[in-house]
Amino acid sequence: MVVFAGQGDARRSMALLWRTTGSDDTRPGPKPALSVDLIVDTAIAVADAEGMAALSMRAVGERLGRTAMALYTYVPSKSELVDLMYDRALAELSTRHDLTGGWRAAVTSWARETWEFYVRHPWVLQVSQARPVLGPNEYVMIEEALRILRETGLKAGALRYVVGTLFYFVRGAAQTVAESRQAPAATGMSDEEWWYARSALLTEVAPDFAERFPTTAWLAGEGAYESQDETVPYMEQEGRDTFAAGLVILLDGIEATVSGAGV
Amino acid sequence: MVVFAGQGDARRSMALLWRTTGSDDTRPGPKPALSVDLIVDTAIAVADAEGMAALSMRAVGERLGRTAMALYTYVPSKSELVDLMYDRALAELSTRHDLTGGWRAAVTSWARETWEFYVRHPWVLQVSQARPVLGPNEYVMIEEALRILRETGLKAGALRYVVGTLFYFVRGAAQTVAESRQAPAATGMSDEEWWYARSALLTEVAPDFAERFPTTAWLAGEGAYESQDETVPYMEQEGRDTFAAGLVILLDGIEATVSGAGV
DNA sequence: TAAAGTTAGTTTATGCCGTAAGGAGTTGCA
DNA sequence: TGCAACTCCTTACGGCATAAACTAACTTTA
Repeated sequence: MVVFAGQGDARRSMALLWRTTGSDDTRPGPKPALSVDLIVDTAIAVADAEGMAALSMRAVGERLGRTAMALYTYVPSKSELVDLMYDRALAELSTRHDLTGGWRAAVTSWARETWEFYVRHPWVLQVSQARPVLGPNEYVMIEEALRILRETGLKAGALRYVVGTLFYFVRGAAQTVAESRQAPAATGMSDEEWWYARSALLTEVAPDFAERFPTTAWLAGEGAYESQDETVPYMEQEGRDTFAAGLVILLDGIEATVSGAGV
Repeated sequence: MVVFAGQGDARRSMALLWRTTGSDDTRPGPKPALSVDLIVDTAIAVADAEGMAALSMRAVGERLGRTAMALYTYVPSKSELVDLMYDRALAELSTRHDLTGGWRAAVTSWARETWEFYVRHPWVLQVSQARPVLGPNEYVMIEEALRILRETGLKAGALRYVVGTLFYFVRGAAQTVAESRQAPAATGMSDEEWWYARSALLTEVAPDFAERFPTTAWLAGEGAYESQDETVPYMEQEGRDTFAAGLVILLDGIEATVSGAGV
């Protein structure tokens, strides 16, 4: 399910994201043994290892030797915790891609890094884009993409669409690989086992496959679905290759836009 | 959370998808009052109206005047139900896009239709691609995309990547709009309310925004974030426009690939 | 026609989830 | 010394998927 941004007290949420609350050293009560940072890092570790579905307040608390309810002293709700995880994870992305080799090289390195980031943190792709988190690192990420692509000389309107299109592509390509990595753990079945069982059943259930889906059958016959490297699962290979090839297609399209109207 | 394909009895799952089990009229026991089709249609109605998060066996059962457990007579598990929903929804897509106007026109109409489909059924985007459902209508969809794009004359390898890239883009663009439509119901807040509150807080929490994010600020200053049509929520407008513009970019890129190496 | 077997649908129960409510113990300041 | 603020716990509630055992309806067999 898509996880929406926190709906609680928006002011507290933003304060947590932008860390505008200074640490008060002389407060009554026991010294806090945990911290927001620690909780967020632990939650990221859980989500990285076991996926968003396995991320529960209980699971995070357990890793910290606390109950689920202990976390609510630091974080208003799970939804806000996810926001904080999201923005904190984004801090991993570098912000100074080299532009001396031209925008095309810079976009390529940006896209690769972003793709790897999503694959490393698959759960990030499940945070809804409709109500952005609006954390500092999200803006850093957007700023970097815009900075690089402004080098094309595109006007504001076109620039916005180009960046959006790139994001859609990178996210989509990463998602396939990310899900492919989560699948064995989530289903308790390796890719090989799964494909073997399913393709056997498919010929059983659709013996007329080649007539019904001629182009698909042709593509399979051309060896397009043969894996080069047996150690890399099929879907992962597919995602990787499509990312590499698709990026070139997209960059060619952007170049056409730049040298063309350039609206 | 990403919903993975059913892990139950694969044979039964495929039989349900491909409808290879003939209806036995003379079976002992009470006549079934429901049917797989009815349950799947009801589940789709629930997911369309209230989102994947609100899709529960109880909710579907309730709409049919039954308990949640009644559904288990027809469907092995929720996971298989989602597979059936997915494949059934895909049947809506048309399979005969006109190629007489050239592949570019056909791809455009295919992409538009697919985009609208995803927006109409946002939950479809939450069904994992890593372990494909392998239902008949999924193959029909793939076949149609391949059929259209084979018209470019691309070889098998390149064709596969082009189709994948297109899918990533269409899905990404649709997702933004789909989530934007779900957001008000999910958060109990209209887009206007939300953006108003958040942008006020943003200037509060980051008064130095323009210095920290100069390109982002420039883009906003250029009016790139002004909505043309006040009745369409901001994120939806963004998604629509990016889809339209991005499709042209992508098609230009594909054309470059076609007229170039064409590997 | 009666008994036996199969099936549709129910109730009940188990173990997860987020989180509200309230209480116990700790600490700083008046 | 007492109070207020604070961390963290236990308990509880309503939701989820689904296992297990049951009732009732229906066909087949004796």
